[in-house]
Amino acid sequence: MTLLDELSALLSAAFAQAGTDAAYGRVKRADRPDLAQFQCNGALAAAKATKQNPRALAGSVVEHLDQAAFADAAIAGPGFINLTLKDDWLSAQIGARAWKRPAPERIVIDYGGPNVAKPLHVGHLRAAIIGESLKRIARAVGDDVTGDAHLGDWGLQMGQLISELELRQPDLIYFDPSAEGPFPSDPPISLKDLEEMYPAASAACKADKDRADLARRATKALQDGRSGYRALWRHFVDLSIAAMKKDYADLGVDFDLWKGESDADPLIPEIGDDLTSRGLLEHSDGAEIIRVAREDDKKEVPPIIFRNSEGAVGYHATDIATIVDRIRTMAPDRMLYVVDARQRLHFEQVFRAVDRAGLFEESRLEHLWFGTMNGKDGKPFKTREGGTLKLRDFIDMVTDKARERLVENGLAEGYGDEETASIARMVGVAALKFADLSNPRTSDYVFDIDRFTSFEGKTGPYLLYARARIRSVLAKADQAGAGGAGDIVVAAPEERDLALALALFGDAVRDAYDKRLPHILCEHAFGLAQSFSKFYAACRVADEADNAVRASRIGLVEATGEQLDAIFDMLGIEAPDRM
RNA sequence: GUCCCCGUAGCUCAGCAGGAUAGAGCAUCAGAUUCCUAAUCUGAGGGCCGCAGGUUCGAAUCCUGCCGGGGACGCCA
Repeated sequence: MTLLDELSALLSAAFAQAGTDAAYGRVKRADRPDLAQFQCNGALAAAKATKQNPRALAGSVVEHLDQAAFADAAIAGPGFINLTLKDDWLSAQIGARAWKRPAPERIVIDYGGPNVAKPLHVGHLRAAIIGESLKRIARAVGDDVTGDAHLGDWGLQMGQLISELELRQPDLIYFDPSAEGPFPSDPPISLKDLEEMYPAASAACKADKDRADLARRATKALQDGRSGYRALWRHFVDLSIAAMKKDYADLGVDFDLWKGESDADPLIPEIGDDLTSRGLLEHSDGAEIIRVAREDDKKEVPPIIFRNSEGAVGYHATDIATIVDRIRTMAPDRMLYVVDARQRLHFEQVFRAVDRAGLFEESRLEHLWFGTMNGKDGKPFKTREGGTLKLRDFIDMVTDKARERLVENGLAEGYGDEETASIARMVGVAALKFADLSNPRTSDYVFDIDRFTSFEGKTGPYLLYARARIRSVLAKADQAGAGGAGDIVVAAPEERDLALALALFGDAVRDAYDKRLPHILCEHAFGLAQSFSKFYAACRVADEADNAVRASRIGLVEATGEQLDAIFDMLGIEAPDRM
């Protein structure tokens, strides 16, 4: 149970005894910290519903309230109940509030979606960062979570690429219709070649209808199993995965599965048959479609193209087949998709289709969409030249900036080149990830490199710095033979504020988990770090003379360090021990 | 055209299961370091919460309309 849950339960009991619905007992942080730590507004709503005087009702609630936890419970204004905890009761909450899910679930989270042959770029950043964090939060609260990269390896872009290569190098053995496999597994195509061919092919198909038809036929041939095409495709996929793994690793993003659209392809024929037998698959303009519109739709929801007029499948069909694959291989309770907001209609369609087909309940499929990361001009982030910025270059950019800042501030000096480089990377990536995660998932936000690398205020580096100081002061205490942590006894206001922040950890985690919003955890982390900084500025720790006070403060510092570590883990942020 | 998201301090953003004096960071101004990392801390100024109605004892929050920005809308993903 979280702290707010426990306080709410106490208030609810009092509301029930006062003769009203216990649901009015919900407690939240006080809007007026000058007056109290917590407040309950339930008396106002309850009085309205039961036509009573709100202040009188609040008075009755307070009379029935179990006072064990409270130093003060006062009625204020029109009927607010202001609550302040006893210091010893508050202190006892620290460390006892790691919230766990009562009934853990098995979850698959899909947060990659990078395309084969296309380098990772800033457009993949948010899915990776948010998805990684949601995965870790879910794990931390007890869910059994599998993260899947779900590569874009089976759609039209593969046909575009293969047809492009065929036009350029028709003499390659892979294109000889009379040749029989097996084909050599090392086509003379490098990752660099792929990255150059992809945009060229895409542009050519856009400009020329005949060229586009060629790509569609190549897609169909690939999907039908033409072995020369398959050999090339395998090579393209392997090259791409190797490059992607490196980029994701540098970001601290780690997938359990590297499956792709193609892995679900073998299931398509039987799914098609099943849909047909259920009467869900219809023919329309030469394509096979599934209608998913509903009577009460406010908007027009177009049907899914299960197979196009060429007979090839696109990402609607592979997404459906992937759901079936996941059901069979993992039997999950829930599937989450961390994919940008523009895909909302797509997932609406897919979820409706699998629900209609009786495959998986729509309510257990969640599209956790996110907004775009924009440049200072308010438009999607681009390089100064207007091109797409590669993820690799982006990481290098923030790392370089972090290194500059370290030098400016005289930090990480004399640590040796290797450690300095490692600190710069962690600081840069932390700045980047915290900037992204501290914005609500659903908002667009402006990524201003100068602002977020300034390292002041609500930033990743501020958090890393707080943690480094915690490490440092604990080390100092240890060296001085200050003894270990003792019972936490809150006395100074800064100690009380820190204790309060620590005790609200469980609520922050639960809230972030329930709403799938990591920024709630970021807010908590920043508030905790701020409370720590204030405490640190006001209270001596390692060299405090009073033994009991010193032991108590060491306990507070240790608890703060442990909680920050837990938060960094859930956010997917790696922290250096010193900086 | 229809639908979706958004509009809060000079800037970037929280808050939106209705409630007290609307918060944070940055920027600006004024302070703090014989002492555990000053990337820190203390204080100040700064707001018709896009506009107009409605519901309510009470609206940044709920409803309607309008204005402005972004996005989606059958064979791309």
